[in-house]
Amino acid sequence: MRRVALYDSMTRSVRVLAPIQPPRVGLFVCGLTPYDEAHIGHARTFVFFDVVARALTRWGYRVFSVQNVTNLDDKIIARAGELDEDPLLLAERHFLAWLFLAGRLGIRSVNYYPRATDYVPEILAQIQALVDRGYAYPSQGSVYYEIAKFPRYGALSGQRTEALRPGARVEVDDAKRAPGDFVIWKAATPGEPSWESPWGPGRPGWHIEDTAITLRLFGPRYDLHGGGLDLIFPHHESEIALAEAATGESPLVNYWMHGGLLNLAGEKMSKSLGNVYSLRTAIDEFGPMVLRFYYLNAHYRSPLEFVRAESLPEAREAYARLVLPSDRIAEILDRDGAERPGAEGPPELLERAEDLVERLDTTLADDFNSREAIALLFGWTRELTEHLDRFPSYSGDTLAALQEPYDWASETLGLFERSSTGRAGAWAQVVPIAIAARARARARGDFAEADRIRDELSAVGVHLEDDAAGTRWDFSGPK
RNA sequence: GCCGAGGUGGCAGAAUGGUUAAUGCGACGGACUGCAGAUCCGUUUCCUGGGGGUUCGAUUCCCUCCCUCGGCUCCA
Repeated sequence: MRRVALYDSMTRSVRVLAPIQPPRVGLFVCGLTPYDEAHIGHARTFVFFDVVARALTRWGYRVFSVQNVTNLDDKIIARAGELDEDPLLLAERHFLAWLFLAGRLGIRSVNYYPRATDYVPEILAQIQALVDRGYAYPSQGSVYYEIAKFPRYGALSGQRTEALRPGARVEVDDAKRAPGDFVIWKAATPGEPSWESPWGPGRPGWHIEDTAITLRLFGPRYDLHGGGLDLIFPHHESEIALAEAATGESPLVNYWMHGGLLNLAGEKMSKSLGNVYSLRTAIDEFGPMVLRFYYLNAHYRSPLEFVRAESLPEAREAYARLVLPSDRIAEILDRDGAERPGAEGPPELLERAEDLVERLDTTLADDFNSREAIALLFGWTRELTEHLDRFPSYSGDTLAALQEPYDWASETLGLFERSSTGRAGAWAQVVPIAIAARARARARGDFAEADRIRDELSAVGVHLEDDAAGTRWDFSGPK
């Protein structure tokens, strides 16, 4: 297992990862509340934690990654009411839409997506434990957690409970003993989904679902808990209070990891302002790898300024440049196979490829500095650029060796994934014939015919480019 | 108001107690080309929010102020 340093929000310092049961690592990430379409901010967090899981796996850890789905809350119920739809079905619909987008983004490290409502028995058991131990009290059909009973409340966020502004966004509620107390079991309202409980029919509060799930799956203590920076208070603070009070064990998690948010330059991205940028739109327009590149091109803890008209086009240009040598290599290997004979590349170049992979691992293992790793990859792209015109003479072994840093990026960062509609498939039969016909037309000076062939291919999504070595092509879709 | 995260070149965004502060985008010039596109080469030596302090030396550490973003019971 490689030595991994990561920033822990609780101690506000970089610490070396020491799993409770090496090589196992339990990773829990707060997932979506799927009441609407996902936006580009959401995906930043989940792409990052996908990299965490991928990298740890590469380095010899055995990661169990869980991402909960809050499939019932006030917003979901409100939205379902507007649409006259069942709340749980609405949540499931949006969750599946997210899952599909996540798949396109190459997020595939999550082992389990538990739905909150599948854990009602665990939630009720935990509430009972909290009531028995005196940390929670029933009131008017609901059950509340009393933060005054948990002195460490505020340790993660630095919030002092007395400083909270009562009445700012919290309705003053006479059911609570103190304004900071939060609901863990919410009394049923007619027409909403509800479950029976010792305190009357109701549904789970937000914070308790996560601890009920992790207590079940990981036990009272586990390794990593992640989420967006905006979840620290009250959500994660409350998780600690709920779990540690219920089990008597501490700490609930050994490392708290929080991802920086994506800001819409100058404006706050929020649904109420109507300025969200749909994730689906972004992926459709720029492709999932460009999005992934964009997110990983900044350190995960930094805020990221999303400039509406510039960020994604810029990422597209940069990514296209980054992958160029890799694409050229893949093109040759796709055509000739890995056994292809040819010259061995310069030994010092092959050696640098190997060294670079080690440097990439070291860099990423230092608090997941994907930005620095990408800078190193750009260096490799620059270096290979000098050799581009010699690629066709290199052996399959040499080309595979030169490809290794990019393979590393594919494995850990999830970049460099090629679509299945690339050069393989039926086009591989047809296009070379058309290119040859066009070459003959150009040779005899019939440029009208040459352009016609190019245009026709372009119309069906096959794009040609002429360079010194001849004509290259790819399939990137119509228009 | 309180808590937290940040302020680096035209833009995005790394890093570091010490020679020219990454990387990318953009821009400009050139090469190549039937055209288009792509690519290649070169240039973009004056960039670390303001003010103090510590130090031989700070962008980096400390204090303070200003600004931005997030949270303060819906938020990735």
